[in-house]
Amino acid sequence: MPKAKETRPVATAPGGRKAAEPAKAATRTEKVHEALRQAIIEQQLEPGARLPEDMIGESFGTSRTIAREALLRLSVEGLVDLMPNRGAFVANPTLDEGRDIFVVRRGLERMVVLQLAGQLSSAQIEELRQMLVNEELAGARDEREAIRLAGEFHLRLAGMTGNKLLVRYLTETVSRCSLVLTIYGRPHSVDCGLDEHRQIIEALIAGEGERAAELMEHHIEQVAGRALLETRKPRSVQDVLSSYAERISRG
Amino acid sequence: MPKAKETRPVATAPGGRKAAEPAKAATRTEKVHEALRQAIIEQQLEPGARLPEDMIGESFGTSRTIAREALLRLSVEGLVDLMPNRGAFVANPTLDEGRDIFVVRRGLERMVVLQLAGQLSSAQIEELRQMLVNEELAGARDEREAIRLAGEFHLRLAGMTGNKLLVRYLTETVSRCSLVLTIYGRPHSVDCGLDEHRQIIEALIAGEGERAAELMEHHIEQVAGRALLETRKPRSVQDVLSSYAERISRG
DNA sequence: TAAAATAAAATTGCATGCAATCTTGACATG
DNA sequence: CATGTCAAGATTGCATGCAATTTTATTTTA
Repeated sequence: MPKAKETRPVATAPGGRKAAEPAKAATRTEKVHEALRQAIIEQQLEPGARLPEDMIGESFGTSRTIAREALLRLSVEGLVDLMPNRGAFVANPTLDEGRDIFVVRRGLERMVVLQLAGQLSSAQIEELRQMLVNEELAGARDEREAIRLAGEFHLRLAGMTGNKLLVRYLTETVSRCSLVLTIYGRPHSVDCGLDEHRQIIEALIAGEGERAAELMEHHIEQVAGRALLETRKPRSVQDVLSSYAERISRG
Repeated sequence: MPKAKETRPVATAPGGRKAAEPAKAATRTEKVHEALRQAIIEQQLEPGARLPEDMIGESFGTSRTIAREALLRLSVEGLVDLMPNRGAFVANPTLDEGRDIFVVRRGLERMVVLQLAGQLSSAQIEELRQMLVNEELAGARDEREAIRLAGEFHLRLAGMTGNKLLVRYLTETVSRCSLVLTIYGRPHSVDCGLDEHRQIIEALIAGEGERAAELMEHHIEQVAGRALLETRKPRSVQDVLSSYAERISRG
């Protein structure tokens, strides 16, 4: 990791965009943000680990300001917990929170395929099939790469809807699902069944939206695994108490 | 608005929470963030308006640091556009973006009611019915308040799922829908049909999830209006070009 | 020895300063 | 008159300093 403290590097020219879009300039904050994001998702940073601003700044050769901003962004994404006056920690979601995240992801993925069914251009179909091939190739040798490609598949699918917000939410959710799986996932996680991806694509091409949606939901549940989705979330203490209070008042 | 620049006020004691939750301490940044958020949603700040850090800092009696952080959060929420080296602007979504936001909201609301159907405690049912009454009362005299309450209804519903992430996404989306409607909404917007809310609640109580979902989707489409949801999104230039390229290559 | 009190070190919250970049408006030029 | 150039002003990107708070290490006390 670089540790120099040279004078400010020239910013990449912003190439006169019209407006409307934030225009990516790959600022230093974004670099640090992205690096930390990767580190968390790849389990290089243990959930619950402390992330002092100073340390991050030194590691990347920047001031705390940058580190702070990156941490703020990560906290919005849910990959970092920010505790006022106490600092930042790698997110350490409970099992319940993990389940919640998967539930939301399942719903988002459903939206994606419903919108895409029967709408794919042949260029897009070609691209998806190519991704499938790449997944297959990578899967044989590099597990790490295979996992990354599998995630990419879902994100690319979302991208094809052209819905920026949907892409953002799904990106966030997929990241957090990775984190959840590093904590609660089985060791021999299936991650993403290649054949399930293939079936989904075929359903999309055939224009069978509801079937694609069902395949996708099943697929996500598969990834999440029993521990996460099939367990019933216990009711909160408050709920339990109020239901007992109810029972009593009824006699 | 206060404009003093006195020494740092004592922070509210963080009351030793265990961990896991970010612990709300109502920092100054959060105050500024919330104020700006309200101002944008209530149309006090015109879409596209410039938001210089200095100006915000002076208005709230803080430094640019605070303003900057608040702006960053708002940009993540999509209420502000941040352009590197150029500054912050009140978000000014295009019609397409507005449609995208409503589509996502519709999907999120669907998730909410599907999860809630047949699961409401009688305390929750009571609370929802009370909200209905309040909406009715407010609707007669204070339109502003009625709109606020209507939004609150949707958020409270989400809250009842106990799914934090779902609540966050829906909160964000509802805010952005407000913004979109201030730009593209009809003047005599229906906002939220009271009777539709009532029907949804009844379906939830009856445990008819799919019916509640349909009612909710219809309800959101009603709010969005024709202009936003019934128009077909035109294909992007890239899509058009590639489909023409295709046609040519086929002969 | 365990618990409480206290002092020292580490870390965050926030303001401010300076250089880089962008915006503007005056001025020159075709 | 439209267009291009360039300097002055405005604004952001980032680093740094200091006070407040939290964490830790140490000492005191029961």
